[in-house]
Amino acid sequence: MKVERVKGTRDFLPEEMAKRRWVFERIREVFERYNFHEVLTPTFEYTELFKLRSGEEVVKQLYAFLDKGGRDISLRPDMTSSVARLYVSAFQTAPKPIKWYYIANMFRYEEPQSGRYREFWQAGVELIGSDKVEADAEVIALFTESYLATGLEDFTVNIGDRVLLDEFAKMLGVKDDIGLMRLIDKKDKLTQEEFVKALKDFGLSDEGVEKVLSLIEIKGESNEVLPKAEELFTSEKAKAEIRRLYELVDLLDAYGVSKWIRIDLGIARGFDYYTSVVFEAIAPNDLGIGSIGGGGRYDNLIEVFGGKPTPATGFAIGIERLIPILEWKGLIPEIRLRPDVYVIPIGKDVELRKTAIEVVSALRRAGVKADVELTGRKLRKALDHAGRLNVPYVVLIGKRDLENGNVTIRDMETGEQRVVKKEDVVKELLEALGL
RNA sequence: GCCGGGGUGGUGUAGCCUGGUCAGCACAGGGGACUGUGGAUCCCCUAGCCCGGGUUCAAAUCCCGGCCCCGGCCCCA
Repeated sequence: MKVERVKGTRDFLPEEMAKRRWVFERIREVFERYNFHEVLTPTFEYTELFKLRSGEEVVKQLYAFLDKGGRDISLRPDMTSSVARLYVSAFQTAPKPIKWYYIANMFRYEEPQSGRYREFWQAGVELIGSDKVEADAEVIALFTESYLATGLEDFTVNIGDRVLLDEFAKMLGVKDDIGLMRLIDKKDKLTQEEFVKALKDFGLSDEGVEKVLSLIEIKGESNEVLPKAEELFTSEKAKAEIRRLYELVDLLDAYGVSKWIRIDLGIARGFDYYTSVVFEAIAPNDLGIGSIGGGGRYDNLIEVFGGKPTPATGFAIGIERLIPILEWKGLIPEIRLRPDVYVIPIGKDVELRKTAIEVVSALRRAGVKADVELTGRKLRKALDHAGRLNVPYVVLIGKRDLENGNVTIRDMETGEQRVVKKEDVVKELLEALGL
């Protein structure tokens, strides 16, 4: 019986890997420029860690199992919990802020569908130890610049706020604030009528429905919509939070990223551990892909894990969401996998083969991507193979040349051949390749 | 967890409705024609009905269950 891949997982072939690596490297460079440093935690943790954060129900979304020692283990569903654990266990007294990033695979036990796998990759950062709006701005600016670094320009970073959503629920006298947020989060999937009906079914009065409709109207350029928020909200707590948002967009302007920033108070981003600012990136596309990443402030999580109360903020970029969009827009450069030179020994003679290896090794040491014939093909087939690979130059090593200390360089495009001294082959090829 | 559509050599597919011919074709891979000169041509070879059960004289084909893929729902920390 054939052994298949595990459900929801993928094999990445060389072409795909080259593209993925290109994207990772663009993002990594920006992270580094912002002086975030890379960390990597174990692929699996005690299931308890994730339960602490999100409650018992998350277990059914986790790739959870008992190991041979009877430990209750889960593959990480994201990096935030692990990073918080790491911080609590060893970095509570480290100089603040701590700026960490990661590029790693995550696992969730869910039904695979478009853009959703059981193993997927995220590139993200966590900034621990500052509750200031400056920290939010730094993180959101980096979030924005990460997408820009991949060449993506047609996207927005939409900012919402959990404090305002909480205050809003209080204002309406709603007890099930999570239920309300869940509903508000779904607004874009429903028509206006369906949405209103859902709100009424939820138990809102006509006035309440009106207020929700005003809330989701608070969406767009910050200078246009923040004044509307000031009108809608009355509590002191809400007012203070709105002032914070004003400061935030002001700082983001200083970062030079305001062009991509929008306010959208209807964003909830799940309902687990975010405490204040939340944000997500959306890039218009025909692929049915929604959010391509998101994050927010989580000031309570570290104490949940047994640390001193410590503010933190961060984001994660979903690579499986981003890459299809970049490809769809043609932003990922074609990466050629072919070698620049292919060395073919003519015949089975061991000395010839050794000379071929010496030549290819010299080329490789000189920085040329070079390959050597390994299958024992005859010359005709070997040239055929080189032609299919689109290799620009072939070095032929045969008895006839070698008797005079020569090898032959063949230009595969023109078919021209030159006999050169064996010692000169590297120099000649470097020149021909323009290296 | 639920719903819909699928699963035939490495890849793409024909055949399935209406059961019965060696499961056909193309590309890819290996070898040869052609032992030092490429992409051509010809020949040969490798390699397949997702798994299990049922119906039947006979199953790729019909039925049931499972697994997996594609998409949607739930959920999305």
